[in-house]
Amino acid sequence: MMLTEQVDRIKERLKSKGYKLTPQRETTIRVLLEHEKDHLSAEEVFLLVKERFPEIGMATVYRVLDLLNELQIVQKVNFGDGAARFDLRAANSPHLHHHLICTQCGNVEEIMEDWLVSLEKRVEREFGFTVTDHRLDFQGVCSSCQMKEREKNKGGKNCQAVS
Amino acid sequence: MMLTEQVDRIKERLKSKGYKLTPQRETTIRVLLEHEKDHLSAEEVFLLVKERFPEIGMATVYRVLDLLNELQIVQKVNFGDGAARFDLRAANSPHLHHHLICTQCGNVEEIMEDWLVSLEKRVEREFGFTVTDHRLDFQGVCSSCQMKEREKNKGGKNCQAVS
DNA sequence: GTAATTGCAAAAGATTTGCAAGCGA
DNA sequence: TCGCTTGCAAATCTTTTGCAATTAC
Repeated sequence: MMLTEQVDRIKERLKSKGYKLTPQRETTIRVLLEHEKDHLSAEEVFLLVKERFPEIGMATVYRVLDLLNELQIVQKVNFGDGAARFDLRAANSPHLHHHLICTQCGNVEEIMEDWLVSLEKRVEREFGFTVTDHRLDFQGVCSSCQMKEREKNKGGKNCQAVS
Repeated sequence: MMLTEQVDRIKERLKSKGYKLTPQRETTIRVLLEHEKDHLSAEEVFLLVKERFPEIGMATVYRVLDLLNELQIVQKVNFGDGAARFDLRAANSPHLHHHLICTQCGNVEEIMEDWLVSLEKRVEREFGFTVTDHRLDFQGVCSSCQMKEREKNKGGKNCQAVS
């Protein structure tokens, strides 16, 4: 889908709920769409928006992000560093992506498929709990960090870990 | 398992890593064990510990919780309200419990089984990502809130939602 | 005895709020 | 025009840090 198309769709959503289309809101939405893969923090969004709209204030960015979160356009997530991050929800899927969080390099990879359909049914069946959303994150070591590790240990030393 | 037994086990773990057994640490551990189901925030832990050990300071509680988190005795989680919460890890299972978070009443129920074994294998296989831990939360409406909802709507009105 | 640990107070971040001015519909 | 929005600064809330005094081993 084209960027403009996505922007328009979100603008439509705002309008339909009676919210005004201000340049601050539009710029923030564009920044989020252009950094879809990045899990930006509020401050990062602020800095990026400020590049194009220098008068904007931090508080406005927080308010826009809050609004988009309420409208389910973004999802606020917390990976454990001090700050909340914002994940754009896919236009078609109502669910948050799954994440692979590398504890060595801090990189976050996304799994866009929904792997939880059958588990949601199980929750419904066993707990009588109606699922509206879910969150699945894996922590561990990504393939490129594993490669670096192997690289570092090469040389046939075949060493054992000692405490 | 008895409480004292669990406390001893954790004390052993501290000692083996060269940490000292202070009354502040012991009291904090006891409080966490006695509120295993509660997902306490740092402040809540602080207040509970303060009841038995009034001289303790907030900073100490944060430091103890950090330490227990590092030793994998508790797991720091963030459900999206402003503050981090602490979940005791089961003595046998290395993984964090799954959670059913009710968006109506805010209650958090735990699933103690590990439902993710096969998905972890898939992550390993498809992404070359070695999983060390995971997190699975479902948001939705719990059975008792659904019941309250039904109760409220009874009387055969059979109404439709209007915006 | 000595290094780890603590309590306090201050600092640091992240986020929210009050309010007068500005702007979109 | 009118009420929603904004920018700023101050306030709030959570968490961290520096440091001298204390304590477990």
